[in-house]
Amino acid sequence: MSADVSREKFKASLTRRGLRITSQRLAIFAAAFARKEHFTAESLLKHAKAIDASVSRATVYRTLPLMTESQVLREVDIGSGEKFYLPATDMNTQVAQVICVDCHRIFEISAPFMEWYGSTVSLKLGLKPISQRLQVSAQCSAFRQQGRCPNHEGK
Amino acid sequence: MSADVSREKFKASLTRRGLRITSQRLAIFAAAFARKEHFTAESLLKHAKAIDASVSRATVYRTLPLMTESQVLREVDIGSGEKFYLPATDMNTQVAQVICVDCHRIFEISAPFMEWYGSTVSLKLGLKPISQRLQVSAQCSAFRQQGRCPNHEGK
DNA sequence: CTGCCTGCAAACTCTTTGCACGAAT
DNA sequence: ATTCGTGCAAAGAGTTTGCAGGCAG
Repeated sequence: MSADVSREKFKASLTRRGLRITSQRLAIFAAAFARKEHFTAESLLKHAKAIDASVSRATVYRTLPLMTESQVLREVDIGSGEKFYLPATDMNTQVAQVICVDCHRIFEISAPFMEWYGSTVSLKLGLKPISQRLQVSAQCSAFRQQGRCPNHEGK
Repeated sequence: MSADVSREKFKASLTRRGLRITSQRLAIFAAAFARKEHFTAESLLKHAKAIDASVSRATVYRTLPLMTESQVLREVDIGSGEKFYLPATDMNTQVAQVICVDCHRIFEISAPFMEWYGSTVSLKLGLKPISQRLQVSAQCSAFRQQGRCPNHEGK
């Protein structure tokens, strides 16, 4: 799903809900889709401010749920205190995360069986599955041995 | 793994690390193993205080990592702000959680394939897997229809 | 008497919210 | 006008930490 398609999707979602398309919301959207890796609310604020200086922290936090609800952003909680986000694509609904404990990067991996598994097990409990997430913590052997992670390039 | 075995494991771990076996630490341990469901730091504090009134919040928060590191407790983060804990057993290292969004209960389910999957995918990235977790959010159809969850009995 | 442990309270991090002003319809 | 959106600053939740005193070895 391209950024353009997502932007239209986001706008449509706002309109449908009677919300307004403001410059701040568009700046936050643009900042989010310019990121190449998972990002936090705080880093999103920084980048959004570079696009539109009037963007405030409060608006970022208020806009993030709007974007996840309209399915243009996906929220990833790795249990580290702060939440991460990344642009949603058609391809990454059934994904798991591999989190490198050394370089803290988050890798998205395809996990096609996940949905089936979640459904199977939920139904056994009489529950209706909504979503599932698989997260793998892993360490970088190269980093441990050489003090340098080949995947590492900041975050 | 029985509570007695775990208690010895916990004590041995403390001793091995040159830490002391104090009444507060034992009270926190006892409170944790008396719980029947997942518990939070705050509820653990309450129960530990009932056993030993001198237990403070700080000590609970300082003891929880000691217990998870010595493998007598397992930490479960469902991305809800606060962390949950439960006694570790031999059987629940390869488990997933099904979280009911209606009654907020957490069900532990066996997921034997998980370890294999985590390994496979980590190794593909050149990483060494440490742990994996699968979490399924689900809703209770009964609750939605009858306003009452058959699984519900407080938390 | 040295070093681990403790409770207390303050600090901290991330996120949410009340408020009054401003902008869009 | 009315409703929605905003920034600011304060509040909030959960957790961590500095400190001075206490207790074990």
